[in-house]
Amino acid sequence: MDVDGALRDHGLRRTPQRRAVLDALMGGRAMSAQEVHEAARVTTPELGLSTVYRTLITLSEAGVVDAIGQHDGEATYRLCSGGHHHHLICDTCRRVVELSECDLTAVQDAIAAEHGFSVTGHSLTFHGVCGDCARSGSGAG
Amino acid sequence: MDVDGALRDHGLRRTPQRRAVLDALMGGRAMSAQEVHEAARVTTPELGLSTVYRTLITLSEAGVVDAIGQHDGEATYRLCSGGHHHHLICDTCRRVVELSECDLTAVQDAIAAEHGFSVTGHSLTFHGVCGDCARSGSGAG
DNA sequence: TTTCGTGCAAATATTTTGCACAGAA
DNA sequence: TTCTGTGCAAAATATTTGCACGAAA
Repeated sequence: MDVDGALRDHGLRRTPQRRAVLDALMGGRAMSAQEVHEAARVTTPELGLSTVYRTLITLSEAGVVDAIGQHDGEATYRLCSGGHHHHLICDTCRRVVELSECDLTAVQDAIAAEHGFSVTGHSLTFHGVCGDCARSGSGAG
Repeated sequence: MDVDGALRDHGLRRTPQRRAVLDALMGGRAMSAQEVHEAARVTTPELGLSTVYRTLITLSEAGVVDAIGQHDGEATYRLCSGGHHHHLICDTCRRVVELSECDLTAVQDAIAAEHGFSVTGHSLTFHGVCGDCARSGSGAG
């Protein structure tokens, strides 16, 4: 999915700042607003931090990015496809793999019945170390 | 598990403040530091907010409480048993049920193999509405 | 032209920390 | 007595917001 298409498809104006934010997230890693800011400033030095925050909020609402988890007290975001999915996160390089298969419906129903809940959703996140990082022994994005 | 026992078993000093924090969490709901502070102040008015933060950190490290999720930008905590478990959260009254059964080992192995990760752990959280809240139609903790 | 997006700086809100004193072991 | 825990207030940090200007449609 290209950056411009993502923006246009959601009725968002295409500005250099938004392109820069999306470009930074294109690497597929989970990034905090501050990290996005740093990364995007390489190509767009005049980008303001508040614009990054605002853009991330806008993109979250549009479903273009997901807010997944926290890293050192900072919320982290990632480019995501639309539907229901889970995440597999490399704790070393913070790469995130989307898992689209989801076999938890049965489990969810069983739990709902057992505890008298009406379960509306679930979130499942796997943590580990990706092959690249395992091989290189350190963070090799 | 009683409050004093929990503290003693982890080699923590038993102070009125810590008892008050644990008492507040005894309800089994997920609470933010500020909510714990408010609740605990009913019985321990001189309790300081920073003490609550420090106590929650101490208790987290001791494994007495879990930091689970965020509510309105505030981290929430809950009394938890020691081992690996998942959570079933009522979005209305924020009651949390611990789920000890965990059938994800096979899924985890399959995912690890498929994506070349070495998976070290996972977290699974179900959200929904508990029976009490469903019946009363509103938050009836 | 009209509307939306942005930069800057100030404002908010949560969480952390320094220090002197009180309380638990 | 000794060492840890606490209260208070100030500090640090992340995030949000107001406002005037600039750029996209």
